[in-house]
Amino acid sequence: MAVQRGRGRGGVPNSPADAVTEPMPAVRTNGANGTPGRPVAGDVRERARAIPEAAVARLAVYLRVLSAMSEQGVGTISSEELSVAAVVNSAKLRKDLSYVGSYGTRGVGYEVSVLIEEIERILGLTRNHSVAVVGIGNLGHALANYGGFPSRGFPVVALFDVDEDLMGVPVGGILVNHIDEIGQVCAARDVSIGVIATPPPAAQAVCDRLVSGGVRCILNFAPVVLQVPDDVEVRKVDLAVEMQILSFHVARRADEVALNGADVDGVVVPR
Amino acid sequence: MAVQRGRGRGGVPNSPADAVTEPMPAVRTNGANGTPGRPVAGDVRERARAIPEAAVARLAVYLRVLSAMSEQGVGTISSEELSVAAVVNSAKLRKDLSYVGSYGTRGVGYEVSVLIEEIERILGLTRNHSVAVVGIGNLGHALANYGGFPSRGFPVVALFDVDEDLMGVPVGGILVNHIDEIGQVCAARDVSIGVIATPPPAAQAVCDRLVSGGVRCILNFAPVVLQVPDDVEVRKVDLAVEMQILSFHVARRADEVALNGADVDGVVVPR
DNA sequence: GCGACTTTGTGCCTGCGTTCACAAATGGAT
DNA sequence: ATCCATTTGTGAACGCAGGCACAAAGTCGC
Repeated sequence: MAVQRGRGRGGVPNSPADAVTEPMPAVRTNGANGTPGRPVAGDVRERARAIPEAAVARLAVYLRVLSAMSEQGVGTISSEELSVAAVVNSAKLRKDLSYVGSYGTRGVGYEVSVLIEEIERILGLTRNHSVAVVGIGNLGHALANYGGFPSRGFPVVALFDVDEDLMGVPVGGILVNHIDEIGQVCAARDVSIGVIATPPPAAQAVCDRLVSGGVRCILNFAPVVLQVPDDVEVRKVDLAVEMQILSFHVARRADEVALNGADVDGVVVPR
Repeated sequence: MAVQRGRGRGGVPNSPADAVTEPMPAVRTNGANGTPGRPVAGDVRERARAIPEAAVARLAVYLRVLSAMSEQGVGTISSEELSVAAVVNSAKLRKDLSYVGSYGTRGVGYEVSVLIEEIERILGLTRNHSVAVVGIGNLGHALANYGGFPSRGFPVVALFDVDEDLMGVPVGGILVNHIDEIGQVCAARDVSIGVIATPPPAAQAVCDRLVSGGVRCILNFAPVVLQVPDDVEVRKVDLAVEMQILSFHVARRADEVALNGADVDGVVVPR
């Protein structure tokens, strides 16, 4: 089967994040089917316009901001207001929303409840996604107990570890199974998202088990680069990388100060 | 993922931070921020070597892979080999490394130890960056006890919470202080990176305190969009967003199956 | 010392995402 | 009913990042 081609998923940069240009996350043509090089183009045609990966990430952010707004009783909001709250350019925000559809009213703005509904639909949040957590250490515990998951449509339905002392122990209401059972249990409980919170050396093996158990989406907290088939989506949360990126900025800033003597933002040395 | 980036501009002309002949690059002016009236734009000013944010993130990954290689006794490595291990295009990898400098030998490859050293230098890992963790809940505990930080040059030097029962209690060897003391303690202990692991409602206030305490880099685990001055760098780790991005892909995949496969009703509902 | 081979470093092209700017659409006032 | 003030939605321009392909540079064998 396909080896890890250029499909370097994993959003190294926070999602970077942010202005990260991902190669082919689109919904569109591009044999995104799972079969690597197959030129099946031309059939899937216009469904939802291909949504840039970066836009998807932002939509999730808008959704949170909108939820907060809604709780505060806000019924309508303009792109300008929302963009301020979400810290993005308002044009970008409108374009992002346009991927979802046209639910705004010119001259007025968007109805918060409608926007929430539509974004949830696009993100696939209208259905539940069962989650399995592997590695019940400090982080695993925190994740298993994190109330934000179930309430948001991500019920944790399975936990795994190697520690015999944990077998059968309930954590956050779920019994812990042995990692040898990953494949079987995940298939049985229809897990769609696997979370890896193991020590680095175990991560790849756990990942392989999850994949063979039918899991196609993985959230990886272990500081390792996972090798997966093309049809598996890996997002990674890497503390070390985040810290090092910050470190880079600290260093850069220090150098600037050393050079310019002043640290007034935006002021550049004329040349 | 959206990352709020302060724009740290700054001339940063050539200037060896250490005695070497290598410039300490700045991040490319990436109009990612959303500040409307931003000047810059057509900035053609020759900045030594601007390193794209995405490249910085990848460098951190290479660094980890290289460390692993080094431990296994590998002395030399080609861009091809390294690119496979790090799951990136080899040309991209070489370009990334070129931002660091020219430390490869044509026809041979790179010396692992040299590469490690240089990447660490660029990322500013040659000096220590003191870390403060705010919010000593499940996650905060995990972070405070995470051994990966101190060993990598990120010593945790301060912990904060609101819970009176935690005051003065040692967690991972550090005594917990009250969040009212953030500003003072951070300044005193020269904290350069603040980690926010509080509940959402407290995050912004905590952030403000960190900033007023002189902290200019923040790693935010709270699911909120933080508002900060331009000269503060915020990286965020947002579980909900990550899960929702995965959810989007699950949905997309299901849709594809529904369209291409045998299912007739619009959506294939698992479970 | 010379030639063949290997691998780096990078110029250049391509494509995508961001941003601008404006026409279209809508509500409210007159 | 018409005009004005707003705000959306998007075509087009722009700029950055990714990937290709190759010349430069260095090694190794003879």
